[in-house]
Formats: sequence, structure tokens, C-alpha cells
Amino acid sequence: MAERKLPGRNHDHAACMADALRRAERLCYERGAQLTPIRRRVLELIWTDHRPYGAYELLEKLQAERGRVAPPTIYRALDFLLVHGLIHRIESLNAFVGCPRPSDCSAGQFFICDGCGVTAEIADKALAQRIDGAALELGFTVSQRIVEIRGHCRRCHLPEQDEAPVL
Amino acid sequence: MAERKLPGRNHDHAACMADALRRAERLCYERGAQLTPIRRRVLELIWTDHRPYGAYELLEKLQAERGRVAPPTIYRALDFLLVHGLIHRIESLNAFVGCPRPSDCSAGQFFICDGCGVTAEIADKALAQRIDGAALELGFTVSQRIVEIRGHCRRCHLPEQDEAPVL
DNA sequence: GCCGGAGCGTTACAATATAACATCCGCTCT
DNA sequence: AGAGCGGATGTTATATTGTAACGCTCCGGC
Ligand SMILES: [Zn+2]
Ligand SMILES: [Zn+2]
Ligand SMILES: [Zn+2]
Ligand SMILES: [Zn+2]
Repeated sequence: MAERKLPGRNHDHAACMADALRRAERLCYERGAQLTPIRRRVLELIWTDHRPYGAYELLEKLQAERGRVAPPTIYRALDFLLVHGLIHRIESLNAFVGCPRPSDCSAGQFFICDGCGVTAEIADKALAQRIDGAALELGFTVSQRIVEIRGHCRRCHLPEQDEAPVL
Repeated sequence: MAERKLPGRNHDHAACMADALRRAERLCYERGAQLTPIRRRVLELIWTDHRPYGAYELLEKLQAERGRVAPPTIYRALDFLLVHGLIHRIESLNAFVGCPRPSDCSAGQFFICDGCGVTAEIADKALAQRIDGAALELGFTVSQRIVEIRGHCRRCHLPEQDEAPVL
């Protein structure tokens, strides 16, 4: 079932982000991976809130702090964070979101609000299994399950006006 | 359950494609939509086989037949075909694949072979419902379900060498 | 005839992503 | 110490994907 929720009114995001950074440091330490200043800072920027950030959005923020930074710098940091499961790529947005559970995130599913951008990751094992079952029937070997559910969170659930998404 | 299969050894693709074109013509006729020569040709190109085609790949083919064609031409045709459900966009590939069931494809799920590119669309209602159930728990209103399963079809199911995907 | 909308041509550009090569720095081996 | 190596980053240029904006044509209704 749903194992995580959309961050609500009383969400302590400062703590949420601090936790995420601590988990990242720990995980990198355990793996002997280097969470360098740039990589760490990109991860922090992504954890600014719970919405996906585009590479060039992150690039601008990094440039604001450090002067000229070229695209490869960002993409390399993102690659590192992706490889270690610290972030996920949202394919339908070309954007990246922090993973709240880097150690066990092989079966994540994303709910993305097209109003405010807030994105929740859940890990519904039964859903993943149902997908694997369908794959089996097809004789298909699964290597990656991309599940991105677009819609509106409770706060943004209005009579569907056209919107300029905050994304 | 799985309602469609990966096209097998005895798949008569000429007939498969002819059917798809007939369905498209019929559906456009019923809706008073114009399946113009360009739109029809783009649809045919997409149905060349069962793998997703990128916009610029289609553009090149169209240019080969008609001389200079600019990107907006392709994207406009793709928009039309998408709006009418005749094709789907594969977000994780920035590419487009024909819909085998244009009249009833709100809940499609895609299995995409990273070896040969072959893509199968199934319509597992229970899977869609499970997603909607999780959404309900989150207080989330679903508008689009993106389910793209990457992996290997039976024919391409080898001991996982690195590959230059045909995609 | 005139208008209005759909379709398409054309130009320019925006947004996203990568290739290729250079530099730096810390480490190990000798 | 000096050579050599690998990982991280800097730098430049370019590839790939997608849109904005404007104008022309055709066709059907009035
Ligand atoms: Zn938070
Ligand atoms: Zn929202
Ligand atoms: Zn076929
Ligand atoms: Zn295959």
C-alpha cells in the first residue's frame, strides 16, 4: 500500500531535508562513494521541496552561487545521485526528485501534482508484482518499472482550470 | 490481464498495419476529424513496426519523400494523432508508438524491449484500479497514468550485455 | 464576395542532454 | 621524490528534442 504521503500542512521540511542529507551521507560512506561538495549541494537543491527540478533549473541555482557552471557539471552530479538511488528521474517531466528511501527504492511509483508540483513516491509491492505478472505472461524480462501518475493533490484539486504548472 | 502480446514469429504485420490504418480512418470519420495525407503518412510511418519512433526520425523519413519539412509539421501531426488516441507517447524514450486500440486506450501500459525496441501495450484494468486505489489513499485525483516497463522481450533475453538499443 | 477556421509552410529559437578533451588532485608503486 | 593512475571537475562545442510566432491557402457558410 501507500507507504508515504503527500507532505501535509504540518510537514517539518527542515527536518525532512536534514534526514535526507544524513541518509545520503551514510549511504555514500557505506559504499565508499564520494558525496563531494557539488554532489551534496545538488542534492540539497533538489530537496528544497518535494517537487521535481529540471537540470537547467538546478544549473541556474548553482551558477548563482558559484559563477560559471556548465551543463556537464550538473548532469554528472545527477548521474551520480541517480546511480546511488538518492534521486529519481521523472521521465514525463525531464526532472529529478529526491528519493525518501534510497536503500530500498527499486519499486517506486510517483504521484505528481500538475498544480503545485508536489510529488509523492510510494512503494506498492503488490502493484509491482502485478506488473511483473503481466510481464511474465508476455515473456518479458523487467529491468525497470516507470510508474508516473499525473493529476492533482488534495490542495490543488479544483474544478480543473487550465494552469501554468509551477513545475 | 494482458490483452495484447508481443508480436511473434508468425505476426502478419502487413495486415496489422492495414487494420490500424482502417481503424484510424474510421475513427476520424466518426469524429469528423481530418486524417490528412501528412497525418496519415506519419501514422503509417509509426506503424512501420512495433517500436517507438522519435519525432526527428519521422521527420527524416518524411523529408526523404517530400523535400524540406520542418519540425512543426511533424509535431502538429503527432499532436493530432495523440489527441485522437491513435498513437501514444513513450515518455522514457521521447518517442511515439501506434495504439492498437484507439477507441479504448485510457489505461494503457507499455512493455518496451531495450534490445529490439518492440513495444507492447496492454490494458490491465486491475492494475489501473490498484493505482487509483493508492491515489485515493493519498487524496490524489488522477488525470493520467504513465506506466512504462523497460526490459527485454523473449527474443532479446540474453545475459544482459551492454547494448546499443535499436531505438 | 467576404469571413473564419483548419491545415500547413517557414523562420527562428528554447529546452534538454552529451561528446570530447583538458586539468587537477590525491593515491600508490617504485 | 618522481612516475603513473583513476576519479572528479572544468571547458568548449554540439546534438537532440520541442515551440513560438507569423503568414498563406483553401474551403465552406453567409
Ligand atoms: Zn519534506
Ligand atoms: Zn498540488
Ligand atoms: Zn504488427
Ligand atoms: Zn526485443
